[in-house]
Amino acid sequence: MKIATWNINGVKARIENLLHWLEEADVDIVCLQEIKSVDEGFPRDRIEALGYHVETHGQKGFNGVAILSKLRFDEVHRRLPGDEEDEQARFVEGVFSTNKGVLRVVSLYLPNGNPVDSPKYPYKLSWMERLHQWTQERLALEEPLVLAGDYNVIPQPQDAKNPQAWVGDALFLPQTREAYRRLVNLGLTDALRATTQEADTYTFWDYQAGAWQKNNGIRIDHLLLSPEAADQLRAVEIAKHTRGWEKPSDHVPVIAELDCMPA
DNA sequence: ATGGTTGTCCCACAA
Repeated sequence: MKIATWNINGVKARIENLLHWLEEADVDIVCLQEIKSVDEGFPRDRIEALGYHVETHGQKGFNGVAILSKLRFDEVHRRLPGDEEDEQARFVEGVFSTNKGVLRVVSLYLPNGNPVDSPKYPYKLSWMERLHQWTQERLALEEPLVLAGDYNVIPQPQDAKNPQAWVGDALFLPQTREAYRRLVNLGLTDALRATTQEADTYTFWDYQAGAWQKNNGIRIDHLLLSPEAADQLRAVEIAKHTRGWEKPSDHVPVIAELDCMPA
């Protein structure tokens, strides 16, 4: 079973790229972020025609997440608990049945947090605290759980081509990295780092200043696995070639292969 | 140091 995460930066602008990639990649579950669409505007028909079930949590103009799955959804949950006032669409959870039992998958879009002297940074940190709380509760279930998404966190210097350029940025501040480590230290496995120590495993290249041409990338899209999911981890791949396509997203898909099959 | 780009939507804002 292949599970992917991809920040597509606008589903309407990226629909042709998305469909093309779905056809070539043969993934079972796809977590999308920054769909930038309300639920009614999501181009579900063309995706369903490829054999996917579609669940979205959208909002107008910004943010928005979705899960596309060849498996039927047994359950869907929207919104990260912990703040009733939070209107931003950044979290959707699906539950599936596999030949090895239940599988939980989350598509999350963690707040960017810049500029750091604005309310956006405390919002990011409090969102991370809520995610920590939620994850702690879910881990108690001792189920295969995949937390997939755009974390807007550069975990370590080796996750950036030019780490010094990110000092002081909300994606790389010590407090950000500490909150991310605290989450991982609950017992999660970073799927990519569990399978490779290679350099240049970036998932995002800015549109500006020729970042792609210079390979000036960062790794901010992650698949974090519960112990039960990590037991099933076979391989991880970054679909870097999609960044070279016409009208690319600034992020590329990251795909983890687990040792289970649709039930 | 600054500016460089893209998507959404109506004018900047977010990234």
